[in-house]
Amino acid sequence: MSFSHSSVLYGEYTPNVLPSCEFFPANAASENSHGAADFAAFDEGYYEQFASPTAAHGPEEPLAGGDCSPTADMIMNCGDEMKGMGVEIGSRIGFRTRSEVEILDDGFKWRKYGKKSVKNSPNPRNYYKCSSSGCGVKKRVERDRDDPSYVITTYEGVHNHLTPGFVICDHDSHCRMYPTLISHNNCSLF
DNA sequence: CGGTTTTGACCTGCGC
DNA sequence: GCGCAGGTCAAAACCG
Repeated sequence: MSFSHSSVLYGEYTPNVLPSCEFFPANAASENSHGAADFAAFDEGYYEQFASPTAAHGPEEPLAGGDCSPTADMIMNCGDEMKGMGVEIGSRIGFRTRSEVEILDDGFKWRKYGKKSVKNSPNPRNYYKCSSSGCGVKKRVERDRDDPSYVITTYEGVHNHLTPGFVICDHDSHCRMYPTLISHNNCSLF
């Protein structure tokens, strides 16, 4: 399996009681039971990979200080591992997150630059750019048209600066993000 | 005062 | 060429 440069990696992330995120790459035949296909149409024809909400998560209570999103950090800090999974750096990545709030704290600082109503959706789509100078990473945030309790966040680009979180991946490509300030190359395997 | 948000206008790509 | 939809810009307002 492989991803084209513009492919979209989809996952589903549900806030854990602990300040960490988990991502579970599934196989190509992974059944999408979360309605993710609705927003996977961004890049129809490309392979889609879904994470699972899985029972490994604890109670689904949002964190008091905001949730976290593993996506950008995964790409930035786990580049080699993601490549090993067939994901090219620079891919567009979408996450479907169960949350009451639309602004999830993924560790980066974002500046909103646009808002658009989307056809066939009652919910507007918000556009954000990374506030860090020289970093062109963008993200789009919108509520799932089918289930407004979910927020769909799509990241585009790779941060070129430090991230407050990092990811550790095991041999089964099971990645976990830790909210610790760490540099670009500090992704470890075990 | 500087950074962020809001929001209407503008640009671009695509289908007809 | 035209209309539509999605994405971006930029000025004004807002806020700490």
